[in-house]
Amino acid sequence: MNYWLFKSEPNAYSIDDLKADKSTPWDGVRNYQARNLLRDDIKKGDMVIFYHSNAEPPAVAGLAKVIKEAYPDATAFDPTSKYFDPKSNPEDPRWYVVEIAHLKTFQHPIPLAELKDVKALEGMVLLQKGSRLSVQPVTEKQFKAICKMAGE
DNA sequence: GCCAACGTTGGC
DNA sequence: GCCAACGTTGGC
Repeated sequence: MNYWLFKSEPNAYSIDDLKADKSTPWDGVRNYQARNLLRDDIKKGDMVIFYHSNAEPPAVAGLAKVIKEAYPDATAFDPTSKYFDPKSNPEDPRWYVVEIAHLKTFQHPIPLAELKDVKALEGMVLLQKGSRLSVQPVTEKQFKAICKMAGE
């Protein structure tokens, strides 16, 4: 089993939205590095750390689980979607989604500033300077450290 | 709101 | 293929 971190702006889609929806296709990712992870590496049963970016404060908000592996991102084909990409089409899809299901909303979200102080999280992609990747790999050690911080 | 870091685009 | 210009991300 592998571990990942998905970023979302809570204004756009928060852990509460995921809880209400129970599960969701993770659509709208328009970055090739993230796309490759979604398409090739993220498997059913993998665990996902749900992170709130551009939030006050930015923080780990909870956990989700991958329930469905990659298939083409339909929002790229929809001219009315804000994620529409004319260069993608159903015969040759450029963008992919996986589906995730809500697992846990942390009682107390873990602020980014706290993550920075944790030795076990040294080297975490999220903490690297200038890191903007919205879908990123997390090690088992990092995942466990975060669960421990959350009291889970 | 600022701005550093990064990714993409497009002219050459 | 280079690289300047531009757009976006996301912490502060």
